[in-house]
Amino acid sequence: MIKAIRGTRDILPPESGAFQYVETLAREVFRVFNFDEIRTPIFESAELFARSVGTETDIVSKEMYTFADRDETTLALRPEATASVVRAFIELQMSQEPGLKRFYYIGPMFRRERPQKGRYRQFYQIGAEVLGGDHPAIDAEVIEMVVEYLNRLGIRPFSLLLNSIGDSKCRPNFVKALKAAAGEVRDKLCENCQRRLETNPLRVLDCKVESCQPYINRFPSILEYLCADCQAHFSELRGLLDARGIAYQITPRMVRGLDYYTRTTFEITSDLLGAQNSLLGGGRYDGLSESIGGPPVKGIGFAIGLDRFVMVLTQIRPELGMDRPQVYVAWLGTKTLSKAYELTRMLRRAGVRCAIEFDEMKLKKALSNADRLKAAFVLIVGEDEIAKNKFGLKDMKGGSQVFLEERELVTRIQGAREGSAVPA
RNA sequence: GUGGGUGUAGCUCAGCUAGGUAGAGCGCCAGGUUGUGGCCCUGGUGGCCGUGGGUUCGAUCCCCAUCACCCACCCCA
Repeated sequence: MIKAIRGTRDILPPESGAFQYVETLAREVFRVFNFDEIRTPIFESAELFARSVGTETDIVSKEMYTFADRDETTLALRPEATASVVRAFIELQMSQEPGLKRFYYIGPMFRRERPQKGRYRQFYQIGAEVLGGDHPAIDAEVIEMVVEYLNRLGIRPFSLLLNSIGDSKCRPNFVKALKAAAGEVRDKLCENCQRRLETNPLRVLDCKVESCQPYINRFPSILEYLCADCQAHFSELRGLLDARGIAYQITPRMVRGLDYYTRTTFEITSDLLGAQNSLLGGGRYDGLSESIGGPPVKGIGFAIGLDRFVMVLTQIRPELGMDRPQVYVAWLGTKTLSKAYELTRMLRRAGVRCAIEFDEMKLKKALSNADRLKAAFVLIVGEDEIAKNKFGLKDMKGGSQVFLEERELVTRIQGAREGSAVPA
């Protein structure tokens, strides 16, 4: 039997409904912040990711789906989308257009990791990017937008973690100081940290091993090493967030896994997830454009893990994504089918979700089906009804039934929907 | 990539600890007469026991391998 490949899955109702809800709300919230959608290719030149995300990162060095095209160029399924958005900005000369560019995207990403709770090889992200400026107010606006989005969804509690990791001027000094401090207690650190010290020193700060904590706590903080410009940028950002009442935790030990980040980085976590507790992450990337051969273009963005979002959301709001038929059309005898279908078309044109089946069955069976489909109403179309032009409309919740003319059906059914509290 | 756990009907699981080719609940189908669901009753449907080897007269059960899923490490969204 052919099965879905490891780390991929089929998303079915009600989960697919929850995905739709989350996506629709993102479009709404992002729109009022003046963001437009961008759709970039699912695959790109592998080099794009190597040069932006970084060749030494896990994402590029061991998780990317890379393959040779027929002409031998090396392609890769995108492991993230920021690099593509920046590539498009450069390629299409968007810097010639006035003002900042604000984009959002929704779609699948691919990383070949070992699957786990909240972690898939094909997973979905909603992300947003602002290109063309580095004013701290941009950072504040992006963070405000994502917090607004979480609040609208009803996701809570969550923690907003905030940090600044400096830029190419000041970070090297910090890394040097960190390596020196860690080097002194090298043999006291866990095996992982000892390795990370060589490969990616900043990650040592992120270690969760208990025995490492006392040492890590005494390591220098990135915030003490920020240059004047980075410091000013960070404090202005914090002032703006404070002024807008957005709560955050400064976490100097938070590092991000992609090489392109500079200055502002942030992350939002939730306790409702397992070990993969990060709901979204983002930051500024002022040098990314140059690293892929473009002109200087400053930018900031974030990416939301949709799968995890939906996981949290369905815990908080279990009914999310349920969308059942409003009307189940039951017809009695083959002579009534054409009239029944005519009524179905009328209802559908009025926007009513309408179920009808084409095998003849007894009314008892039809009602039973309607019940299992959780239809709100059953419209009964028999020969008597057709003769009198009065159709039975049974309310499945209470069981009461009224007889209505064709023209009365739509308003009656839609009127009932107003009163119901079924979310999208 | 590393570790632990799990793979038996559509679903949730039992049986497997003294090896003899399988059970429950739910579901599904049909009835309990004529055009009214949810409850109840009756009957029925349903599984090469993840896959491939091995041991054995014989394996769902023991051994090996492999695959998949879950959780964790790692990493990240």
